[in-house]
Amino acid sequence: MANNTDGKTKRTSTFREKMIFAEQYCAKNDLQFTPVRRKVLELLLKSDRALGAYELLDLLREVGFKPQPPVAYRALEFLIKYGFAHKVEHLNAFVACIHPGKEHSPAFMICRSCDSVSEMDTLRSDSMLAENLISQGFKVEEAVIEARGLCEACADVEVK
Amino acid sequence: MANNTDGKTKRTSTFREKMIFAEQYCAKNDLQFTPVRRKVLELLLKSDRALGAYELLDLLREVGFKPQPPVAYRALEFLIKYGFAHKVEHLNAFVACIHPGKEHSPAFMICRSCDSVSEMDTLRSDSMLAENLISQGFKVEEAVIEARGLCEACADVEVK
DNA sequence: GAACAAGATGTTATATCGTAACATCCTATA
DNA sequence: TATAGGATGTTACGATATAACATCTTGTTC
Repeated sequence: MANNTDGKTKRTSTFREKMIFAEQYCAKNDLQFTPVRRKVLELLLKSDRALGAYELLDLLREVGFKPQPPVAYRALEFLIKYGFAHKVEHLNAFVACIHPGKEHSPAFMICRSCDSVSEMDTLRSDSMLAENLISQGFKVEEAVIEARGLCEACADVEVK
Repeated sequence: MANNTDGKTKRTSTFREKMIFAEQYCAKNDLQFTPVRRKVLELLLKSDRALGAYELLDLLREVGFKPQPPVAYRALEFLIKYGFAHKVEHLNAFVACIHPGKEHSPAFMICRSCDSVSEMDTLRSDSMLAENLISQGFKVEEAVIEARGLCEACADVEVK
């Protein structure tokens, strides 16, 4: 997530603000922001790692739900469909979206040291990528970029 | 693959040339280009779709191998490690690499209509992406780009 | 307010993808 | 010929994901 606790990264919006946004967005668009969906989004927002579906199932059980796998997958499907979350294909895991509501193709930076996953602003690279692919005759509808490497904090530590 | 049968795409190198390249590369680097590894690469090169591991297992059985899952995964691991193949994360499936030997981060164009997977030349987008991420404090070591959309042939057909 | 439709959830079972662990074999080298 | 490394064979299982069908809830229509 963009909000780390180290204070280095730019403030975007708080957990609370994001939940309220989701709430209002659903109300406005006649979508049901049900307890499971809400809880899954909460869990994703509170995590700085991507969470697997079965990990989410465990966390849901800890707070009183008794869900089978399809429950988690359905909640995730909803959150992804409406832009509140993304799947990180490389990890088979899920993260909350940093700017829901906006149409965009996500790009992730996955730190190989601390496993943190941050979503970057892709508007710029989106257009570069699309331009490049179009020039090769391919019409891009959706693109996923997943970069592995070192986040700023871990790169600092690893300097010898 | 870059070589489609429609003749529209630019010629790079033939199936035969690619197999010979792999052969020679392995010889030069003391790598064992064993029958399973060779056959898996052949199957990937001959397919214009990405192939799943279990699909490869079936194909191997058709030509006389009697492999269990680890056999396919090991062959794929080898091919990926030395740059002869890539995994398409979005599909949990595998493709042959269009320019093995060169260090590069792959970018794929996955056609939602005909399921073809082509690898694009990423040198340009690679550097753009890395530059962009570095500016956000992330040190990219490896990046995967997977675009979904319509390939040239299918886009032509779909025009209304 | 009864009937119905649509969306959400509950539940079972199973499909699909991937790997740990250990046995065996093969080949090069000392 | 001992042995060491890499490759393969094999069993068993772990991890990820979904099909299919039952139930429930809520809003709408007559």
